[in-house]
Amino acid sequence: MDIGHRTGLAQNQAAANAAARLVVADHYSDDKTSELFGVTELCKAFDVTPRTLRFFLDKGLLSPRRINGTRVYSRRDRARLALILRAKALGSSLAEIKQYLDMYGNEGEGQEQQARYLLQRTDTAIAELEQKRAHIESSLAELRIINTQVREHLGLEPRDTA
Amino acid sequence: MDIGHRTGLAQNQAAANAAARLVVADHYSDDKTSELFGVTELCKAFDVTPRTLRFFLDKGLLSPRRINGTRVYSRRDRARLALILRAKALGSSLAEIKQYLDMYGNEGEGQEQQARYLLQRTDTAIAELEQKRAHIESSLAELRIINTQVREHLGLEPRDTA
DNA sequence: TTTCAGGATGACGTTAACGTCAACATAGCT
DNA sequence: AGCTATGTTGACGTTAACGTCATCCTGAAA
Repeated sequence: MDIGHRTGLAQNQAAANAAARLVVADHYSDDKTSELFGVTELCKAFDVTPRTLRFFLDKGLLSPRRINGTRVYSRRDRARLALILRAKALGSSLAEIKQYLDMYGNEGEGQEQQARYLLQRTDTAIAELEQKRAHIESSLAELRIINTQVREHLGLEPRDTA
Repeated sequence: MDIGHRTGLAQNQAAANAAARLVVADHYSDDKTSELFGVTELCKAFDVTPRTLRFFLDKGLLSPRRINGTRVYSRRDRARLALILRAKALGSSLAEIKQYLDMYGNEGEGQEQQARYLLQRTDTAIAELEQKRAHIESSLAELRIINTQVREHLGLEPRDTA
């Protein structure tokens, strides 16, 4: 079962990697003829309010183009929104997320200095995330101990090792 | 190197498990004769301000006993503080953390109903943490792709696979 | 006994991240 | 042209998580 667990992790890794390529690629798409989304469409899809989207606009996290005043979101905007919400769920502030988003296709990084700076930023961001993952591992370990103790106390069978 | 990576993860798991037992055990210690800590001591150790500690007190997250007005923190209080700060770093609100802390040694859960409720809560908490871990895996995968792309663009060698 | 530093208490200020509400513009339908 | 639904804008309110400042109390040193 340990093998099975590892295999599951490896599969998750592979899936995450594939998904990651899609997400990153979305940021480099041209969006000229891609699908477009309205505000309510996006709000329902991601379960946020229009006010939240406007707040993100004010903060410069999103900048969809406008057609006659009405905002129109591209596939790239949608990908950015997904990143924003995910980072928020991980406890990042919107200010941090703004930095974070700059690592994606700002496509104006022709200069080598810019590239090196970007490299450094991704390095530190990766380190911070790995730190957070370690924290989560600790919390999980503790909760599983408690869970097991309570189960034993109740005379139940152990948790499923899914 | 893949094997090595897995071994590293396994070692981390083992270490986290051992540490977790200590943390959980600290919550069940009697604290009658254990070491005690003052406020500045704790503040320096965890890099927080006294105001933050007092705020936690007001919220009921910590309840150290008092000697002549002055607050005295036990090893158990210290362990709880560590949990609070770690959970905060993972993006939990203090209200959530309060629920979270109840899973540890509230030592008043003699009733079976209480135990079952606790079991359910740990289950959901574990599920949420695993969800967050998955989010982190996604973010890491994306950042590593960007990092690799920038490195290739600069003609550098790949990152260390530590 | 004075003094004085460490800690407690209370009141108020502040920042981030939105919610709420009213007013307005616009697009589509009738 | 009129009506309605949808979207934008601005102003203000709100909550969580503290910071800041002034005040007070108390035990220990001088």
